[in-house]
This record gives sequence, C-alpha cells and structure tokens, in this order.
Amino acid sequence: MARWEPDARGRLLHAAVELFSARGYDATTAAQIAEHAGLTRTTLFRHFADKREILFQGQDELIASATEGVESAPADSPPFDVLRVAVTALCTIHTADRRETGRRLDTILASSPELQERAVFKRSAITDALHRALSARLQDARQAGVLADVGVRAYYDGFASWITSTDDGPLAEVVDHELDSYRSVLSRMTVGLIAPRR
Amino acid sequence: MARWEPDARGRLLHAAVELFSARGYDATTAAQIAEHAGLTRTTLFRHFADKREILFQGQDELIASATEGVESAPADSPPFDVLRVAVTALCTIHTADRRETGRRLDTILASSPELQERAVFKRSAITDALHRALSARLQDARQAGVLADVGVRAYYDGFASWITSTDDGPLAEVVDHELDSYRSVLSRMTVGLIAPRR
DNA sequence: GTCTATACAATGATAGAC
DNA sequence: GTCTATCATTGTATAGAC
Repeated sequence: MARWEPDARGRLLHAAVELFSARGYDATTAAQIAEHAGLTRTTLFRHFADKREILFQGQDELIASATEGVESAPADSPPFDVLRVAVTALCTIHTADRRETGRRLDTILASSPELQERAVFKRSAITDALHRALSARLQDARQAGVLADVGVRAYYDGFASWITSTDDGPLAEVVDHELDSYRSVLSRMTVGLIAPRR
Repeated sequence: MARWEPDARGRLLHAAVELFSARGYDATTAAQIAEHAGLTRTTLFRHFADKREILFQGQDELIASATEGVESAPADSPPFDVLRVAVTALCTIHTADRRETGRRLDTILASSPELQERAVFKRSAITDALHRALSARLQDARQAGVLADVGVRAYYDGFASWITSTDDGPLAEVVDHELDSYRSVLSRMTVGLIAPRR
C-alpha cells in the first residue's frame, strides 16, 4: 500500500487542463489546481518549477530523443535521412491516445501569451539539440542549422495537422509526408529560386 | 519646459543594463531600476509590461521591418533575393553605436533563463512575420517557412559574430555574407545530400 | 522520499490624486 | 505622465510530519 495516491504529476496535469479549459489560464491559481488534484500549493511547486511547466511535462524527453535519433542513424545515411530518423524518433513519444490531450492542450496554449512563450522556448530547445547533434555528425554548422529548422518545422506542422484531422493514422506518418514535402521544396531551391532566372 | 525629464524608457534601459551587469538580473528589483532612473516602480510598469521587456524595447520594429522588407522587394526578384531585401532591412535598425549595447545585452541575456525565454520569443515573432509575408508573396507556405528560418538564422548568426568581432563594419555586411553562405548550403542540398549517393 | 505548514520577497494589476 | 497605496498571486526557503 502506498501512503499517497500515485502519479501526482499526472493528476496535476489533468486538474490544470480541466481548470484552464473552464476558467482560463490567468483566472486559475496554483492553489486551485493543487486542491483539485488533492494536493497543496507547496507540493505543486515541488513537482514543477512554475505554473506553466505543468502543461509541458515530458517535453524534455523530446530533446533527448532528438539527439539520440541523430546518433542512431546508420553510418552511411545521407544528411536528410539522418534528419528523418531523428524526427521520426520524436513522433514515437506521442501515442494515439495523446491525440485528444494534444487537442485540448492546443486550445489552452492559444489562449495565453505566457504559455505560448514557453511553448516557443521548448521548440527552440528541441531545435538546438537537433542542431548540435547534426552539426557534430555532418561537420557543417550551417547545413545542420537548415536541416534542424526544416525537421522541427515538419514535426510541428505535422503535429498541428494530426490533431486537427479527422481520420486517424499515426503521427509519424503525417510527419513523414511533411518531410517529403520539405525535401521537395529543398530540392527545388536551386532552380530559378535562388539564382536569378536569365 | 517639460514637466519631467524626457526619454523615460531610455533611462530605464540604461539603469537596467547597469544594475543587471553589476548585481545580476534576479538580484535586481524593479523598484531599484526605477529609482536608479529617477522614477517609481509603478511608472516603470506603465512603460513596460514586465521587467524583461525593458531590455527588448524596439524589437517590435524588427517585426514590422521584416514584413515591409518583403513587400518592398522588386516585383521580379527571385525568392532568395526577396529574403535578402527583408533581412537587410532588419539590419538597418542597428547602427554602429548600438554595437557596444548589443555586447552588454548579450552578456546579460546569457545569465538568465527568464531573459533567454523572452529572447527566443522575439526571434520567433520575427520568423513568423517573415514567414507570413513570404508566404503571401510566394504562394508557397513551406518554401516561405524554409526561407524565413534561413533568413532569421543568418541574421542572428551575423549579429552574434558582429558584436564579437573586433574589426568594425556595418552589421548588414556581415549578415550579407552569412546569407551567401546559407544560399550556398541550400544550393548544395540536392547533390548527394538529400538523394542517397549511388 | 513525498507531502505539508508557514513565512517571505517580488511581480504585476488597480484605483485615485496631482 | 507621474505618484501613493493596496492587493492577489507567483515562486522560494525552511522546517517538520508521515
């Protein structure tokens, strides 16, 4: 028998989503979230550095996942395939049941500048991790930068369309198609797009 | 005769940089900054939405500047040249005398996660503005996304090396070289980089 | 090892006077 | 545009309970 109910973090997330959806982010205090989860305010701040972080738990896995993804790609993979392996690794974290959660989270995020700021920061952290790993592997910081930006863009675009769309398929599939589209954009970049047409 | 000393915002910026450099961001209170600038805490928050924003005043001009830059490019410019016009427009805001300010600001930013979060948010806002403007012009959201990312990356990389380097030239020149490098990366993307070598 | 009680400094908002 | 005053809330620090 545990002395306390398990999964405090999960309960706090659930309570936060519930209350933010009902009253809005600003109108919900940390004390209310804690109480709703059967805990106290002090305990909430023991688990999370700040109020925003409740909604972003698990995001740090994505950062680690990006780095590992790059390192796990076959030795002879061309750069874009290395990127694909890494971005696909990001997708495996979100299972199908997280889809509804993602939807609700997205609505809440859109309502608060404070949360958007944190979301952007997380995205930037993932991009930086990917950038570093690709840079180490490809030995070209600028090429790595472009690929990291494209990969993260494909991932976020894919995620957005995944939670919006009605037909259900895995996130990885949607993101993979996004990557194809961006690859096609990149491959067209030389034709009249960069060099002036003469 | 003015009833108050002019340029409250500028004085607050100066006071903030001074105190943050001396004691650190967290150890400096809004009241101290205000007092140092000959004002009260309340007045500080009349000028700035929060403590962080003091250091980022004028950044919103960059966002507007990005949009206008894209719209001001000649009608027949190829996409990358449109980007170049827009990114160059961003550079004209920082004159040579802002270089030392940029250096000091950079040191302060590096010391506080809270400030880095805001900095990333501003970068993201510029990227989004550029993305929107390019998207409207090129009628291709993904191509616009890649170009916006590349442009902003060139701008920030250029800015970082501009404030670091000893020899003085205009920011626009450094950024222009960055853009050349990224253009070259993009043009090499099709050769063995994306498609597997056979 | 996780939870709680309490006290505390600082942010940011608000209302009203000069 | 600036000031005084007051307020709820965040986030920290500390000490102790189960």
